[in-house]
Amino acid sequence: MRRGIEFKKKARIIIVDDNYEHLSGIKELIEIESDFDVVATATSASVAISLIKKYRPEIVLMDINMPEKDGLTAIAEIEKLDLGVRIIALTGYDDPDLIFRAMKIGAKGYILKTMASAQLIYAIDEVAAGKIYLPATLSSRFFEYFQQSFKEETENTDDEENLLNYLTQREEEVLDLLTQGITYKGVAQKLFISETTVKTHVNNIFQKLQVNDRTQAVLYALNNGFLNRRKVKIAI
Amino acid sequence: MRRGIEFKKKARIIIVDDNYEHLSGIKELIEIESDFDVVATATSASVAISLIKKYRPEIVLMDINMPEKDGLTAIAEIEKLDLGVRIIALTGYDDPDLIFRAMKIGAKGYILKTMASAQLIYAIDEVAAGKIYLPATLSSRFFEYFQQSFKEETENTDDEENLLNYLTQREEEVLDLLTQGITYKGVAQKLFISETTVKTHVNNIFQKLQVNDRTQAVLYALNNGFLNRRKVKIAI
DNA sequence: CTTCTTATAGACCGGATGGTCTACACCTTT
DNA sequence: AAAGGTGTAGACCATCCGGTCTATAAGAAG
Repeated sequence: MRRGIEFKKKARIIIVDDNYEHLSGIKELIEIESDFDVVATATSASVAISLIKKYRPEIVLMDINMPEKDGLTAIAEIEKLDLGVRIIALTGYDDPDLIFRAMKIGAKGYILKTMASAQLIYAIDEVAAGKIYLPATLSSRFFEYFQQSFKEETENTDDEENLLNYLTQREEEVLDLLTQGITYKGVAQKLFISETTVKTHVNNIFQKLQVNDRTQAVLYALNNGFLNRRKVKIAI
Repeated sequence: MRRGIEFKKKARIIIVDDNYEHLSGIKELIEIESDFDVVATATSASVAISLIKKYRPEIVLMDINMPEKDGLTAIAEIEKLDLGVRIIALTGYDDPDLIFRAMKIGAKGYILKTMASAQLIYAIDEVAAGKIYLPATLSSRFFEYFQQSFKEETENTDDEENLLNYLTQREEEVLDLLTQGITYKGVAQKLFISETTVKTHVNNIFQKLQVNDRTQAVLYALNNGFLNRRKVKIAI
């Protein structure tokens, strides 16, 4: 291990893998091929969490496929601790669902065990430098999954017949207020019109949306993309 | 342009950019540096859409920053046509929100105009080969944004105080039916209890959730993860 | 054994909500 | 000029909804 003119502090790493062979293999690799400091290793998620609290490493390499407590749950727990630990997920499979969930809960990188060792070192380097790193192939898989989720969502909403399209602008304003749980009186005041007028609008809305009451109207609106300019949902 | 033993068909490309200088620059670059076939160019989104319908290219390079109809809307429209066109977004800025939205609506790649020309060619290559391509730096930006969205979401839901936790099992059942827009009478029938009992439960629910009516209760439930085992939302 | 919680249920009341009908002013389209 | 759509508004009524109070039975917790 080189010394000397190195000023940037070596990132401390904890490695978690239930398979001891893999674990020591990775440890050796990192110690030989990089300047990172493996401060601890663990073969279970719960032990890992204690070690992380103790050592406060910059980086954690976390195997996802573990018995007992699985890696994803562990990542979520560690993230919730909010210790600034940057977690890189490790698995054998490039299952897009796994990748998606890992990145969703806050993993800063995701690499396959089958990838070249240089790839692993590079990933650690990038993540230690504050970036989020996904190899191009996994990134591609992630995005396919990601886009598919959105596609299914939008197919179910603005496709075919979205009754919301029949609403006039004023009716949309009224519905918007209804989706905030406001009463007739409140809506009347907000829009500077009489309560009766609001009722008229609301009745028209009900007819257009083919519902019987405000709750159903609100649900229809929410399920059919009424506020999707601001909030968008992903089905998972 | 090389010829000869090339058997794979050349991907046909349409380039869209309101700036004519850029447009011809890119066109020339592609014609000289790659084997792709620029079948058409357009300086506006609406013209582009007509051309796409006519030529059915494999790839579209779409500038995002355009007056009149902006690139994102254009991408959404083209995706809705479902012609199998693979769109690569082009901009000057690495705004994560733009990247997120572009990828969300189906862009298969995203590159900056400031990037090296080889990068562009590489991106087209990858996308033409069926992959989704984001340069590492943009990918990193995307994921930061993506994770932040989820973090805010979960912070607002299962964190701190989720009043839903105070509900009894029976109250949850009642609330579940309320979130389907069912009346007292309906709930009573479904649960085989009297209407009065339902009212009692509902009143208790209101108090626990600190709301005044069913609409607000439904909204609270929906916004605080009441059904989030099935659907998860991303704030955008 | 007593207390607390939960689920059940009735009574009563006022106000909110939904249904229907009518009416008028304004605008756009024909 | 006539017709249609939209936003406004009133009247009337039946019902639904929400608030409050009381009460009982079953089970859990102490």
